[in-house]
Amino acid sequence: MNGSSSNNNMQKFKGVVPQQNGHWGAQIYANHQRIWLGTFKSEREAAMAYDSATIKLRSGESHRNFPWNDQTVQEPHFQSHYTTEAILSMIRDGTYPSKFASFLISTQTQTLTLTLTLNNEDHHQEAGITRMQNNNNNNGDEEKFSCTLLFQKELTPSDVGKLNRLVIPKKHASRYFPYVSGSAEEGGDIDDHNNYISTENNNNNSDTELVFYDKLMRSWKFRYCYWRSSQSFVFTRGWNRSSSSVFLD
DNA sequence: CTCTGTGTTGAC
DNA sequence: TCAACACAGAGG
Repeated sequence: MNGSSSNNNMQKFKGVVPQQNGHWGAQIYANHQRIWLGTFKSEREAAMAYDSATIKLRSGESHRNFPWNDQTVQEPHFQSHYTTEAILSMIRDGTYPSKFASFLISTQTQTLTLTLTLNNEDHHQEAGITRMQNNNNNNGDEEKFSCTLLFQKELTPSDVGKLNRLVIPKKHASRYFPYVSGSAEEGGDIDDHNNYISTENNNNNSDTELVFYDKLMRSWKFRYCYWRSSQSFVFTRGWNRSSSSVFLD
């Protein structure tokens, strides 16, 4: 009824302008001048480019497209190593996201990546956990990273159904994920525990929150716990958002 | 030819 | 400062 913005799903991002061919341009204004940040295939990418640029160009806080999260709070520190022109070049030539991701990986000890792949051939879905870590090479400035596939699991109907949970095979859960009460096999060596980025651990290890990142550094948080009734390790809270979405990596 | 990104204008 | 719009001209 009222003339409020009747635009359908149109999400208006700051500094993002539509392009004729369906792509999205990003621009930012600073000292009476428009600075073009490039064109992007998705609205979200363009909006992220604006957020990255506004860090350098606006010393003070500015309204961003996305609130600060576990990754972007470190972005000012990342940008402090570069000049404004260098940052803008990285944004424009598309290397900025990977450079920032490398920075995050090098400053933290390791990152877990959850990949959800759709295989159209036999209509079969699969979830995979990948660990990325930086190899401490004292050699040059070039930092090298290893990407290790920890395990994969073919998704069952209930994994993608309404139950909002993903069963982690016990073998992999005890090996790669932090200890949660119920995993009686304490004898196993879990030397990797507590190395996850932004793992919120309670004092009692009844459950924990694991954070994963996709290609666009969006965070995916899952409650990870042990279900005694079914004697299985599961991702619960957060999983329904994933199974109905598409991972980019 | 495709498509970027600049020129321009008028709102806030 | 901002986005909407048109289209020169950069680039394949």
